[in-house]
Amino acid sequence: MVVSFPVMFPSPSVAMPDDAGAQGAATRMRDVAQRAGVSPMTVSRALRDPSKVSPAVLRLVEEAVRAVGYVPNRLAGGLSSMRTNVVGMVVPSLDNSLYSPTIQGVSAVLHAAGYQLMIGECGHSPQGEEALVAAFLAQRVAGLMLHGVHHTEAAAAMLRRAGIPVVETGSLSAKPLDMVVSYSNEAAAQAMTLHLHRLGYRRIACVTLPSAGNERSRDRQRGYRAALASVGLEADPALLMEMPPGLASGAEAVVRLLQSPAPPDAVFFAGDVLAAGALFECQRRGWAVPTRVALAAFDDIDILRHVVPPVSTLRLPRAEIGRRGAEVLLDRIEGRAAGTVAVDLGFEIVQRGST
Amino acid sequence: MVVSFPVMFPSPSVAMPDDAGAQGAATRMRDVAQRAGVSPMTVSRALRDPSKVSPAVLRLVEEAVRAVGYVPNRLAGGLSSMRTNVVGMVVPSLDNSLYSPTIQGVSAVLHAAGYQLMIGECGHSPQGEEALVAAFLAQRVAGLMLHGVHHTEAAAAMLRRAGIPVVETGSLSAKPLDMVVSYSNEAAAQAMTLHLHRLGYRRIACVTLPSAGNERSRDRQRGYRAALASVGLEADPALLMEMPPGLASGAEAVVRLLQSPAPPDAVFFAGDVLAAGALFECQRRGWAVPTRVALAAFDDIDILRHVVPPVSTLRLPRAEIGRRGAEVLLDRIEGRAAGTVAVDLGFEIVQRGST
DNA sequence: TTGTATGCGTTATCAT
DNA sequence: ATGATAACGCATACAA
Repeated sequence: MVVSFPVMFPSPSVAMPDDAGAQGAATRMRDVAQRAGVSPMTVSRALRDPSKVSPAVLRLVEEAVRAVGYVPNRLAGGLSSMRTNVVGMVVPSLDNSLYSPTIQGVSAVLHAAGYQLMIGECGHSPQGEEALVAAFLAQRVAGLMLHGVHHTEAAAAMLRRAGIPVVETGSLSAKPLDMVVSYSNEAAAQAMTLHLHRLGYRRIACVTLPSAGNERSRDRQRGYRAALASVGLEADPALLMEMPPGLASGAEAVVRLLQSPAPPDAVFFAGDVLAAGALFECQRRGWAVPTRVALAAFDDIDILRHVVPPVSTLRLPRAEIGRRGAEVLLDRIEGRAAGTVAVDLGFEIVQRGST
Repeated sequence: MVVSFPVMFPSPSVAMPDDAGAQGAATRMRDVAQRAGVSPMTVSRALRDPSKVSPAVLRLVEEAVRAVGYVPNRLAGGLSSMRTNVVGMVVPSLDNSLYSPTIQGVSAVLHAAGYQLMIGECGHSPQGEEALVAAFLAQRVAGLMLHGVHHTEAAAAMLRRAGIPVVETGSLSAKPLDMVVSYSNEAAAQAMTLHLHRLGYRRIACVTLPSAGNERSRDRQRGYRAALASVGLEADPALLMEMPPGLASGAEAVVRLLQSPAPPDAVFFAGDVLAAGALFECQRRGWAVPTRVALAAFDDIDILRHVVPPVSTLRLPRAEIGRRGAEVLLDRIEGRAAGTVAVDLGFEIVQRGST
């Protein structure tokens, strides 16, 4: 049942008070300079490096800035200095809370260093990424964070020509554009599969997101297969599924697997919130977890710790990837480091009641 | 149990190939013009409004652009034209998935219109917001989206002087800075409380986030109290709690309420994921929902639909707020509309098994 | 420590 | 339809 309370009242157009306040006329450095009785150059110095002007002048300038309500123009500053304090970030999706911790980590580090974050959503498409890269380069961003590791040739060429530092965070890429900060999707999937085997499960299914155009899904499938091979288990194709993201997909997957002729005794959901969806479905159907089927997940999202039973999962350093990524990016932007870097931040297995 | 696989290998510094590719030298409009055999002004026109140049010249320019790998410089363009295609957005938090739909809505609309999104996290602090507003104004953003509705005097003054359009989305503010697109927190809380009363519950508790410095929490408490008053129920202070965000808080709240001398028969969790945390705690303790206690939530987050039993909640137009907010902002930026506007997007009550 | 001249890459404006 | 010229507001490089 849905009860609606839609209300909409575009108010009568009330004009902005064009006369009230000092609206409009943006004050320039010159205005501050005149008021302080110094040259614009002195104002520029006072604002960017107070130690380069005399204390007396500094006070005058600060006062003038406040008096006229001066807000510097970074377009002009950036154009003149050929540097900006803006970093661009491209994420596959913004409605997916999976990327939130990484974005948050990036934002925190940038903010502390006085940089601004420009963000764009490319929808898992290399073409979308290319468009955003072009837009960000047009803004003359000082550096770029990319989640995807599969880029169009044009995007790669633009980035090469631009010569700005780039950090990729989606996975440990074989041939990175520049720098990489991530974890190994393959190693993580392999580790969880082996963990399930160590716990005694022998028919281990794996559900990933669609692998078409998704390197990470393929990496995880590879890790799953490698683990099975290493313990001498045969990889039954019926036990490897691909599903779109979402709780509903997880529910559907577990039903299909358990109602198949040879059901698994454990299911490793290697992506998104599939595992949570599967668990809720098991609750609805009264399928005991982990006795009838064990469930494992791929990401330490909050709910997995709180559901009944709590779900075993991999803990990936999502926020740390954002922080470290931003740090190495800033190191390069500010000339504290040269050359490329690859950082593997590893992962953890969190064993809980679902396995 | 936690099994760690930390691995880190900063690779040996591999210098960027400074000679490879056309690295470094950013091409300017002049280079394109020379190559195409026209003036820079013609290139500018061709790029921004192809209909203003002859088809033959357009082809020449497009070819030259591709040949030299030209990426326009929006710093210069913005400086010259006094306009940018960047919109700033200030959100209280980036790790909280609650704001994701709104951000996503804003991003989608801006992107479709050729605008870029600059985002900043103010941590629920008006001072943090002020700093971000200053930073965004320095970038000469074309418009601004703010979630908070409580601003510092300095921030308000800066915005007034800047004269750019501003949209507030946090709640329907009594005296908005400029434009507002939101829903009524008070009306929503009131509606859900009345809904619980209609279902027959008579001791209705309410748990909100801390109200200190949080207008929205206070609005919701006000709505809860108004509802009780309107049906002649007395507001027992022991039934109104404030808890920090998080699943754990919801769990703690429901335990404290149900173990109190006069426990409620329904609990309305008016914020964050408190309700989900409470439900999981009830599952752990074997407290039947809704017979022992009914649970209601304040936001239609995905898990509430999938848990057992699914949780009744309010459906707030979070994504729509982002989209409509960006639309009215763009209308003003691009001069399609003048004057301020207030839009109440309403809400819905979603009745499910938990009540 | 402070000031002067010049240029950053683009667009507005006016001219042709 | 196209071009010449002059800003836009600031920072670099040098001079005082």
